Amino acid sequence: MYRLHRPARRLRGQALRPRRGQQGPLPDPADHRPPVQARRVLDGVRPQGQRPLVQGGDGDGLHLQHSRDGLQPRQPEEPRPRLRRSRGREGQGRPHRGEEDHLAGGPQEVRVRREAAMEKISVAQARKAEAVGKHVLVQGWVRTRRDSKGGFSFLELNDGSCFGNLQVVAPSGLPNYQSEVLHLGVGASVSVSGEVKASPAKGQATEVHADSITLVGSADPATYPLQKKGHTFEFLRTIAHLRPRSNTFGAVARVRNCVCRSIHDFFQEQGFLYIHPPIITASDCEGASQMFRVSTLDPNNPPRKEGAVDYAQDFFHKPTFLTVSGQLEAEIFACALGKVYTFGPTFRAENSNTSRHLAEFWMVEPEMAFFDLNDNMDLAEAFLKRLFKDVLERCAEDMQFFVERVEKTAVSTLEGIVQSRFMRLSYTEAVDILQKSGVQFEFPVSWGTDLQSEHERYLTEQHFKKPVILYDYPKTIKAFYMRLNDDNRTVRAMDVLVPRIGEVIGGSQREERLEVLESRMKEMGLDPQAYWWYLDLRRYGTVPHAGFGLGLERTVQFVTGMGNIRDVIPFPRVPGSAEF
RNA sequence: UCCCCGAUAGCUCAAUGGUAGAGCAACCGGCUGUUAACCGGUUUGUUGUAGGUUCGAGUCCUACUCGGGGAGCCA
Repeated sequence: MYRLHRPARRLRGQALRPRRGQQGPLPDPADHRPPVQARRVLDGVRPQGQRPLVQGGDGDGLHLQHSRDGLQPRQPEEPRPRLRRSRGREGQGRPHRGEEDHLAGGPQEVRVRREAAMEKISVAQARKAEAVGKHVLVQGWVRTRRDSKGGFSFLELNDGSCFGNLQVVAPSGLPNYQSEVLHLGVGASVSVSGEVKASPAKGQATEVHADSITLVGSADPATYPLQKKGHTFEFLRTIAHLRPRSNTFGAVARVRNCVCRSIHDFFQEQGFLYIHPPIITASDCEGASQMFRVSTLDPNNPPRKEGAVDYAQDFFHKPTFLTVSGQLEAEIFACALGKVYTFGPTFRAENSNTSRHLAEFWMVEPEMAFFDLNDNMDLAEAFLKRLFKDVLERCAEDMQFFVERVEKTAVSTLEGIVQSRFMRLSYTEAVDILQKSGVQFEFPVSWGTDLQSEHERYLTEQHFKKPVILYDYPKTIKAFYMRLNDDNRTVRAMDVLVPRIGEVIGGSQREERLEVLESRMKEMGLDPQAYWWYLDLRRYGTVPHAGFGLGLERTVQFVTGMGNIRDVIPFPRVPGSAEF
């Protein structure tokens, strides 16, 4: 049973602290850079003899960032006449609703109208050399401000469109320079209009010379929790409403988005149909998972019948739960439409307290008719490679950050995987390797028992040093729906294991033979009656089919190198915590 | 759920059972085409909660809460 309430959490982070001695007070270019670890990020350390691409204490916070291309000198393009620019972009420069409201009158009318007439572009666009010469409007949040008594201030602006910030040069001649610009704190939101120019200094290719800066929303520096310095992930978790504004969580959000897009791209390009199984279900797919109950009965005074709660009087007239998997429903559609996939949230009420488990997580479940286990493994491998390849291409800047601050092998690992073949071996072969490894495991390896984390890690991290697909597991440790092999001891199951994380994919060829499936259900103490519709798929026009489930968060965790799964989902749900 | 570790300023951390500190942030000033800017100064505490031991507890003991690492369950 889960508590619904709990005391407010302390706004304090602990642990994940840098090791003593590795925590330099200030960066020194000559500092030795210790290895970056997945679960421990370090303070104030720079790559030796290198200008940092990313600056940030714990690999996080609100620091400035220098793009690689920013280090190249740029030739400014010939500035074009401003009027012509504006006119040519009329359609895109239309004011938004909020701006129209301003236009209704008031002191800001003139400025707003001018902003509305120019091109509104993202920080990502403004940072590119092609933007030089344009007169633009950029809007975002201030990451930091540096004042120069030489007559201007520098603002670092971020709007989430990319990892890097846009440098804004704010001249002291601005009407609100003394009153507002000099007090712009971290986190304030602003609208800036000005001209994009090639930056004369190192650190960025372009910068915007502001001719107007509008304070949209201030952020009191005395109380705003995010600082320019690094924060631990534990602390940021306590301010989940603000952590997307930090370097790390912005990068995670973009990588997560990229992975989701690639999931759809991959399946759509291969002719898969995206289907939507129910979130509320009356069946328990795995048979063993702990499920969240869905009920509208009064928990303080539920109707009873012969002592037990009478769910016949509940909303659905029977006990219902949040889904733990859409697989069974996906099989229904695969056995009608061929190749399908689901992609949505799933829920497990297990009391798991680890860096790899969530009570609410997202899962991708493809299901394919006329696929056997080998087809299934081929698909899983191609699928993962596609996800990794797309992230490397589309999130290069974010990935570079993870390499610098979170997991130094993040990119090289992905590159290696994209190019090599996954190792495939049977459970039996894996047990053999482990037993002959000579390694003293905490838990002994024996045929017929599930592999422990340490065993999986040995295979992926020590022995093969790459993703491993294990298949043909003992039937005693796998679900009833997996196809029985002729040996009558193993089933056509497969797990894809990756270094650091372990299982990212679990799948199988499904049992398509009615009699075998029925006897397997009875063997495992399940009532075939409850699965009558599932059995019908075998009764009428049965086909061999297969599928698997991919954990989205574990994939994002693996890709980014983030140590804790709670930091790759916006609002983690775990035992004892459903904040925000 | 089990094992281990932890909780001190807004953040990250110090402090033999004997007057609670530093760095960063914030604030004030100086300097600077700056870029985790830099330099000087100022401010910051019910030491997680509740009990207990003691002349005296941040420090020792007990319980609880929360966090981290590992394990199990799994994706």
